[in-house]
Amino acid sequence: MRAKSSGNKQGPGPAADRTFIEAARRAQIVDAAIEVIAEVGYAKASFTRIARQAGLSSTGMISYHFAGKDDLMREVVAEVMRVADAYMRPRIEAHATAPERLRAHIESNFALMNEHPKHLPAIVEVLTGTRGESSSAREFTAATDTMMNSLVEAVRRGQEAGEFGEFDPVTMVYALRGAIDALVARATHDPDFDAAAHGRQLADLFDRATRRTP
Amino acid sequence: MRAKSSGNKQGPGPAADRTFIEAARRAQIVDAAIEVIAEVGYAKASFTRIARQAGLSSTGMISYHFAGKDDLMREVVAEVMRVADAYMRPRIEAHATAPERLRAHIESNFALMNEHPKHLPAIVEVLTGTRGESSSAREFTAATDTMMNSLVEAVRRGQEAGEFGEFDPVTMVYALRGAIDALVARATHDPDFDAAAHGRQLADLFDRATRRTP
DNA sequence: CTGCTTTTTGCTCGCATGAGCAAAAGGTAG
DNA sequence: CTACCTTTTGCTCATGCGAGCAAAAAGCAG
Repeated sequence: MRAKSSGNKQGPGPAADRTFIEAARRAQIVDAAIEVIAEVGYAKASFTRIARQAGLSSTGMISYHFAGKDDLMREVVAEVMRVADAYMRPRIEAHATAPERLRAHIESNFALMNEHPKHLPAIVEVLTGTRGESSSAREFTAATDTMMNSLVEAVRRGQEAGEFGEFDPVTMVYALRGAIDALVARATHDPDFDAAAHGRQLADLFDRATRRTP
Repeated sequence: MRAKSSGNKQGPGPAADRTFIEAARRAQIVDAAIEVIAEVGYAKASFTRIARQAGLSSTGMISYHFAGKDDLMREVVAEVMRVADAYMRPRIEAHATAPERLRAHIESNFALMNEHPKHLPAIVEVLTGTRGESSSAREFTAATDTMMNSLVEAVRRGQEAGEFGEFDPVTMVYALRGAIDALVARATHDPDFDAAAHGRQLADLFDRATRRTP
């Protein structure tokens, strides 16, 4: 293993010392990985399949550009998170009240499914498939937790401002997360799944569930 | 391969011609499998781990009593389903109105988690880990679907009887399924998870979400 | 030479198989 | 009933085979 490759290892570092071509390769492989994971699931997403999807001759390429499967998965999660955040955040922050933001969160999540149909299935697969094993998994499990926590906090603030009714924010957020994931899973193997419609339905559902009782 | 063993193959058959010892062994192995799957996830639930959990000296034992991993997983799912049905059905059917039954469905599901903490995590793992591959998976994916469909039908009837408000039953049922699964997942790695409390919270949440708007 | 790519090789792990062994069940003859 | 033999049943162990990951070796371009 060459010295530079060890520079690729461990995501937390800067890792900015990358060639253009190397960055392009990594992006190409990550995209292929997302595709494969979404299609066949995390368990069956082998280097061989990913290489084939990326149009590479063999798995050596992946081993060269990534420190290992962990490194690749970390990149996959980071990429999906990055895209999702870029897409959803402005759409959420465009609204002022907590209920509107909650709705925007849900609907933009489903709208994102139209833009990048493979992203959400892939990340769900990786997160459920790794189970907190493998250094990287612990890392982005923590990332997911903070994301959930911030959502919980947002809901709690909405409650304190009297914009929501009375309920346990933690249960609510987990339920929401699970509901979205379940519909994402359904969308993967149902070709004519109307994401926008289901997004609206789910937003309505959680709107009713969180409304202040008059 | 002995003649009897081929009788073990393929679940759909009667397969009632089993010795006491054989039935006991299968049950023992299935229990161990449930335990292991719930603890380390489907992907890492190898014969080796299951054998160790069951106190067996080697994996050959498992291969002897089951036609393959498929056969074992089928049995795992069947066992969990059987227990869950026996537990939940009477608690649901004890109520008359659709909203009460929906609540009973949710709360009895969480109550079941106290009785058999490993069962629900295990089945979720198997169902998400197999992804419709492997003859058996398709089989109990179908079983799950019919279960979901019957729930959808129950909700639809409740709507027609004016006991629920207006919403898409399919979205609602998937959301509910996902919400339960998400909380099951959380319960697995959170030692002091109050299943009853979360069950009540979730039941409240879906009660508000499905109520007829006055 | 250096950076990048492809080919080749090594190693691990999980599942399945089949031979072989021990014990129980069953059958038969004295 | 008992002693012996045969068949069935339950289990262990060694081995094969395939898949997947990783890294080294070899080829190639700038």
